[in-house]
Amino acid sequence: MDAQNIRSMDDSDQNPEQGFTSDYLLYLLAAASDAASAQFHAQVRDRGLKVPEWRVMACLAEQDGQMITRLAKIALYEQSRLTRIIEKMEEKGLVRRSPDSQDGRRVRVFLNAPAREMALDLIRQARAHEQELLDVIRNTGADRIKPTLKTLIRHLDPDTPLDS
Amino acid sequence: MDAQNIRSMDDSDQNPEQGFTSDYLLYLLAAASDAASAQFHAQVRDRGLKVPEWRVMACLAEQDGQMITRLAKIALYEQSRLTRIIEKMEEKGLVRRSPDSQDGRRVRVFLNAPAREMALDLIRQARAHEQELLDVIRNTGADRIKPTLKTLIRHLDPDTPLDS
DNA sequence: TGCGTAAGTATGAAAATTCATATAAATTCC
DNA sequence: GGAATTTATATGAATTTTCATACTTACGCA
Repeated sequence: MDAQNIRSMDDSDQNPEQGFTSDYLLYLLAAASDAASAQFHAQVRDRGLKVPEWRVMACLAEQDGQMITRLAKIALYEQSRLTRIIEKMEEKGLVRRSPDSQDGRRVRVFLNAPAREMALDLIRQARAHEQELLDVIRNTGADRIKPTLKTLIRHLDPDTPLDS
Repeated sequence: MDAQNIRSMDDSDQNPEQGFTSDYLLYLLAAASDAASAQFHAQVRDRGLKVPEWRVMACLAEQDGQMITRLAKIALYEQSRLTRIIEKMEEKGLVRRSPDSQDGRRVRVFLNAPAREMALDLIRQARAHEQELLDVIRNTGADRIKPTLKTLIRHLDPDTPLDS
C-alpha cells in the first residue's frame, strides 16, 4: 500500500458526496422516527413493557380481537415475530388467544382487562408526548407532516390501514 | 405480496380509541420510514450488500475515515453492533480499519476503492428514488417535510449532524 | 365430493442485536 | 508524576429477529 492517508484532526477533506446523508429523505425519516420513539419508549419501559408489547397493545386497544397476520402488518412486525411476541404476552397475562370460530386458521388476540387499562393510559401519555413534538415543529410544518406521511404510506403500501 | 385486507363483517367492536394509531405521529414516522426504506433496500440487496453495510458505506462516502463511535451515531446503530458490522465489512473487503495516530483509542474506518465506487453508485440510485418519493408527495407538502424532520431531529438529538 | 391451491400460524435453526462489562488509551486534577 | 476518571472499542452471553418451511384449515372448482 501507499503511504497511509492519515487524517488530521480537523477532518478537512474533499468529499464528493458532501451532505448526502443529512439531507436524504429516507435518512431523515429513520432518524426522526428513531429519536422520537426513543423518547417515548422510555415511558413504555417504565411500565415494565417492551416496545413490541406496547405497539400490540395500542393496536388492540383500538381494535380488539385482531388476527395475528393483520396485527403484524399494523404493528410493522413480521408475522413469525409477532407470533412469538404474542406468546410472551400471553405468558405475561397481557393478552389471550382464541381461534376464530368462522375460520379455524385464524387466531384472534384479545387484550386482558388490566392490560387494556394500561394501554389506554399509555395512549394518553402518547398523545401528550405527540403534542409536545408537534409544538416543537409548530413553525416548521406541524400542520403538513401527518398528511404528507400518510400520502407517502398510502402510495408505498396501500394495504396499510389509515383512516383519515 | 398481496396481503388480504379482509375484515370480517362481524368486526363490530366498540373501540374507545378509534383511530389512534393511524393518526399518531410516531406511528406514521415509523410506517413511512419502513415502507420507504423497504423499497430502496431491495436495490441494496441486489448488489449483495446488507442494509447496515449500505448505511455505513453512504456515511463513509461522505466522510471517509470516521471513527467507530461517530459512525454508529450517524448510521443509527449501537456502538457494539457497529463494531461487528465493520468486522464483517472488513472481511468482505469493503473497508479497512486503522487506529488513529493521534488517539490510540480510536479506530478509523476507510472505504476501499471498489466499495467506494459501489457507494457512489448507490447514492445516485438513492437520489433518484428519493426524487420519486418527493414527486409522490408533491402536492401534499414535499417542500416542508425535510425541514420539518430536521427540526424534529435537532430538537430530539442535538448531536445528530445535519448540515443544512 | 375430492383435489389442488391459497391463507394463517407456528417453529427450528441461523443470524442479528442488545446489554453489561472488559480492556485499553487519553485526560483531569492534585 | 500518577491515581482517578472519562472516552473508545471490543466481546461474552442472552435475547431477539429472520428465513425458510411445516402444518393445518379453508377455498375454488372440475
